[in-house]
Amino acid sequence: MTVTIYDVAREAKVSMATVSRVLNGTAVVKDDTKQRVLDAIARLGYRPNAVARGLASKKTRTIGVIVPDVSAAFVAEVVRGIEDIAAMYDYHIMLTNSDAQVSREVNLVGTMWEHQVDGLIYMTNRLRKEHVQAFEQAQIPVVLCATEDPERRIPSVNIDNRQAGRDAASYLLSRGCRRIAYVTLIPGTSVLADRRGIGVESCIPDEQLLRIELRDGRYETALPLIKDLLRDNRVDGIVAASDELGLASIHAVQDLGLSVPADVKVIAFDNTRLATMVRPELTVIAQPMYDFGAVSMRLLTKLLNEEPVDDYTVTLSHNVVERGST
Amino acid sequence: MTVTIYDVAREAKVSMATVSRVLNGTAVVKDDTKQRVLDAIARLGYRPNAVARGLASKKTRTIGVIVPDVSAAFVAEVVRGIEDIAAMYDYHIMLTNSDAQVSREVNLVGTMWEHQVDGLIYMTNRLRKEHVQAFEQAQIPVVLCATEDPERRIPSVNIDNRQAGRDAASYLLSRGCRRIAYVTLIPGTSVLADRRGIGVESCIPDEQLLRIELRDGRYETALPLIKDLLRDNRVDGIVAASDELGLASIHAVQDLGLSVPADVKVIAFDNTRLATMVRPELTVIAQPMYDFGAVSMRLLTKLLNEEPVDDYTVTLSHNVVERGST
DNA sequence: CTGTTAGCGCTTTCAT
DNA sequence: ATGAAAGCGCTAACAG
Repeated sequence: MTVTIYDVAREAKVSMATVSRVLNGTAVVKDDTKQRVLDAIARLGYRPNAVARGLASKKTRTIGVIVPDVSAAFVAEVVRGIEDIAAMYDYHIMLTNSDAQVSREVNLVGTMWEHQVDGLIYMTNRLRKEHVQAFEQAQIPVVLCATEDPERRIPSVNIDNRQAGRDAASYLLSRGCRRIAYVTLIPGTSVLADRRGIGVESCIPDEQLLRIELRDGRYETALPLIKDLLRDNRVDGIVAASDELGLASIHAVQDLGLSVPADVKVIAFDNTRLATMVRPELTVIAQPMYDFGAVSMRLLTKLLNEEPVDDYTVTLSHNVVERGST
Repeated sequence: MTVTIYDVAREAKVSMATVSRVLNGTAVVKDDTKQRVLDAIARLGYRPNAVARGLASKKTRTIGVIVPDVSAAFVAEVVRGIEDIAAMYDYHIMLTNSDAQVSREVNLVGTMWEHQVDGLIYMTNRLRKEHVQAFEQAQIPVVLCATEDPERRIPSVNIDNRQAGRDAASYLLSRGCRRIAYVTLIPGTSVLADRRGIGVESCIPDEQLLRIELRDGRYETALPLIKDLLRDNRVDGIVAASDELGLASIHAVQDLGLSVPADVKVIAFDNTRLATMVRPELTVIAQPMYDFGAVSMRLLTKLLNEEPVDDYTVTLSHNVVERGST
């Protein structure tokens, strides 16, 4: 029925060890025996059983990917980056959504360990000690992807969010804005947004800054709330924590009978595809989403191969992309 | 170091067989021995090795998911549906992107088989005999998700795309449109789009229909092309094969100095989040994206458990969601 | 350069 | 209701 390495060995008149050797290149095999094995493999249509291989070698060549929600544009793009590089290095990814629930996130580390993943790429809004504990217990190499670890205990790939916040704020300032709103999630929800907030605040005097803190970052729920707050608090500039919030901000402004960018300028974070599909197009602090994934995965391969690593905390660069909304 | 089932057995003073039994519930175990085992498991922090389990039982509880590109909104939403239901049934998913390349798609079936996935969920633009062959060879249960199999050989979950095309066309007709463009991908690229095209054509007389066939469905590339064609061919209604193309159509119309929906009405397929985040909001033929994934996965679990299945070709319902663009 | 032999950690008969 | 033992298909010493 299923053809095993043993069948190949018999067919090629060698031992299974030799077959294993040509399969893995773990030792030199004489050219013509190698050819015999290759022929046998082709003839039988043999494909090695990765599970057996995993059990024997204790390496599964699969890496676990834990994200809050693949259906979010930002996350999906990151996952694409991860998978591309994984494929390049002959790894497979096991994907799970955590919905940012700590208990689920911690559990997932456990199941990933049960599945003997070689490594883990982890994305969460707020890293807690429970997470770090789970990583340590599982003894799996982990790379944090687009998530802040204030104590830098875990290898990670990120941008400098504080600086990004500063860049957004000073961009608006340089465009003449004097009364600026920072549209974000309520503090504690996303460490990234919080960090950026710190950056924003460091550039804008308190009396010129209006914080609009949302419980929920979705366009639909954000739009009316932003509109209400903007009605009572006139601003001439908005920094939004995501493209979606940026868009909600633009529409809120427009609904109030004002114009973007003439009356109010809007800059947002992320630069998902959404940013260029709306009018006016969104000026953004562009995040290297694909690279978050790609670089994380690459870093993980280095960890797994024990290749030298210059920096366990890699900081990717972000940049302002100027478009119609400012 | 790593604690195995054997350690648990010793700790609980039973055989590994018994531990296995309480773990899997494959046989009745006396209450107090069961408790002893449970205690031992807790004390040692034992977690079963899924790889070993997979080798012994020939069931990995992981299912392969092959999609063109997770970073596409439509696909990401489907994947979310798959993963949710998979988690519910205690399956894990191994995700890969094929970029719709047939050779890669076929290869992936092979690697999935190497990894001994219990089943496969497959999404592709055009199912070819190479695919079907690969499925048969691999002997893995497969569910096609949001992809057409004209011959219905493979279990699948889809909507009635032909009818959806008709619905879109007749919707515009009923709104008084008399000169309609169908903005789609060049035939052969996506069987789904082609099928819908058939539906559209069946409702609209040739002389009233303008086909705009694009090599590439991305907003950026589509917009200028649509604009050019619309300049020379005035229409009063547009059916677009995706939200993104719908949005490109709206902007093309607006760029020509016309108004949506006053001068031109636009209806699109999909209903991704994009549809409600733009102005005017997109009227759409809504696709049950999440359910494509969820139902596919559920169907697959039935196949795997050999549960009775009423219909191997499940057709989900679509519906018109009327918004500002018409 | 190649073969022999133990396992890897579990499930699953087959006994008892 | 429980235990003993034989694999699952492969890798990895260890010999030679």
